Amino acid sequence: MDLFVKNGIRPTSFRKEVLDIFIGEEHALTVQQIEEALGEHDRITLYRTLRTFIDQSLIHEIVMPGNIKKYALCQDCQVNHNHGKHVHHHEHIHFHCKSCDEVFCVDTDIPKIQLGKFEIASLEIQAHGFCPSCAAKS
Amino acid sequence: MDLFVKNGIRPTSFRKEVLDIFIGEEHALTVQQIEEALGEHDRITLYRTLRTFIDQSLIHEIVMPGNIKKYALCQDCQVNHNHGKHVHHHEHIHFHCKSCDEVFCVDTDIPKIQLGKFEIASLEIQAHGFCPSCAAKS
DNA sequence: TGTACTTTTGCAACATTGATGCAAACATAA
DNA sequence: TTATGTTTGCATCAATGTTGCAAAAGTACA
Repeated sequence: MDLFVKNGIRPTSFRKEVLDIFIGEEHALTVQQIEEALGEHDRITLYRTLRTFIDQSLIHEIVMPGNIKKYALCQDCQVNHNHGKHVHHHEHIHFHCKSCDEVFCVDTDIPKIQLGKFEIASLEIQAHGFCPSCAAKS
Repeated sequence: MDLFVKNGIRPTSFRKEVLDIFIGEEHALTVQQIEEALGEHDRITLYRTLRTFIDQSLIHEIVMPGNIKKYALCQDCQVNHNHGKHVHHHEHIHFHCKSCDEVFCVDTDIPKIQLGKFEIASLEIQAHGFCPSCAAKS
């Protein structure tokens, strides 16, 4: 995995296993889901692996109201993997479907927001609603 | 407290104590901060009180990246308390100051966001940066 | 005011999530 | 292949939050 090399992370077998779970998964994952996807494994090592991936910007953490915490590949990593070329990190929002409970990273243009004397350095936008597939079903 | 009566919550002395902490506090509070502001108290009861307040829309929970969870009075409650008249619940964003680490509820016009086939029901917007007072210091 | 009924509290116990220290196993570079 | 630094797995611990239950407090009504 050149993703590892590129980010200066040692490509151990455990890390490959975890990364493979993220690749080929279009939604954000909870720790539980990752644990289920792995076979036998050490809980602590997984936490440390996720932390390493986050520190190296391989994945990002999404915190939603109601104690929901999910992890997803960072966009440019995904693109790198799929097409082997580098793109800029787009702004994206996190969309949570109230029906299927999945979280999607959706690329979009984020409108500028002004807050008077508050100096905005970064924005995190979460949307709640119904994803295309659930919206079509209802 | 007519806030309690209005929301169908029994005005027990513990609940009054907790509510009083929120009133007259302009920032969102962590559970820790609330616990420090209270004297001797039961941890479990506090959790249940916060849950009740949230369920009755007296306060709302703000979840920030990095496991930071804070609670703040809902805007219309605050206004009710201050001026005794009802106003509509404005859209507001949660502003987190990277310097003083406080979270502010800031009223603002939220621009419409379109996400193709994703049906947005509600938005939660968090901004990170520097609050007016910290920005002035630097 | 006194009584019956419902809600809330406080305690004990437990579950989940996550961090730290340390020795053994592993990866890398020479 | 060896020396070095990193990662893993285990034991232990800490923070945060939940549940069940009996006692206390609040509410409604005669």
